[in-house]
Amino acid sequence: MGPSAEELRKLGYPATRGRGEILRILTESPIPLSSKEILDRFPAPKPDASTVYRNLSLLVSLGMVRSVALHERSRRYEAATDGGHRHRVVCKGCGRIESFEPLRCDLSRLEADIRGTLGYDVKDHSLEFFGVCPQCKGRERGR
Amino acid sequence: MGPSAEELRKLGYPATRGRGEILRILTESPIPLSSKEILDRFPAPKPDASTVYRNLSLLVSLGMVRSVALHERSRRYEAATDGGHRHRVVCKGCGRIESFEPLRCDLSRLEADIRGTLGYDVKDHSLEFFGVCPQCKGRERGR
DNA sequence: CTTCCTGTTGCAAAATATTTGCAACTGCAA
DNA sequence: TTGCAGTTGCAAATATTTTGCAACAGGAAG
Repeated sequence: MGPSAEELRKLGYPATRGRGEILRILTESPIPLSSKEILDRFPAPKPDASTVYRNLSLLVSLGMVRSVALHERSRRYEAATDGGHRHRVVCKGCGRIESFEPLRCDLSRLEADIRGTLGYDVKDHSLEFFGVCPQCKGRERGR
Repeated sequence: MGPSAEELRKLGYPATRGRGEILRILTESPIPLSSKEILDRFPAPKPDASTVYRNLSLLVSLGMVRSVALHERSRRYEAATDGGHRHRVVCKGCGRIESFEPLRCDLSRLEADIRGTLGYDVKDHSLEFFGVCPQCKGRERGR
């Protein structure tokens, strides 16, 4: 399941309304959101943008939220669900983003290589695909 | 090999000094660089930052340069070498970045899944690992 | 060689994204 | 109630990237 305000409290951090909402908003979203999108979905009264940034970086440092780097100007964030492991496809045509859970994602061999050759303790990875979505394929043909 | 000014000319775009330098700088760098780092490595006279950005986006749109999204504030860029396919490891402790060419990188099954279930034509992917480098591991133990 | 045209550059300014300082405020503990 | 630690809003500072515009460079045409 997604991370909860509960969990925050257990870690000794006040579970303020803002933090709870961020977790809820991210948990409910099928794709990673930018800080602006998070703010847009906040029920009134909306907090200040700086508060959202501060809370996002707290949540990221606690591992409850992950930042996702797509090839955009701003960063995106997603709830760090326990077992679940998500990847994204981004359409080069329209920028649409979709997430999916791979049937099997076995990068353990690669991670072992890295550990062996470079000596890194790999904790996490991020895998994104870029391509053309069905709609944009149609549009391309039309040209 | 890395992309050349030559290639640009063939595509009908003037191969200006700035463009040549960007390609050279990126080709020579073992890791992706931010626009600021590219500018720092420019021999005098240095072009304006906006020129670098404009040329980077031209080169990206021609497929000669790829933008790389790590979890940072700014984007990075790398030369799009023909066959070569590189991945990166980023140290969560010190931010160090290293690149490597995987012995085998077989994501074709995943790409086929995506094509099948979501209908995307996958053109490219981006895979980054995050972990702790040997130096930082030592430092951690020390604490 | 000069003229014209297209596309590139530098410079200044705008737009966007993110971070920081600080004072006011909140909730809990003494 | 008082005090404290941590959080928030607000304003301002930074950093990054984009844009408008006039000057400029290089090749094609005359």
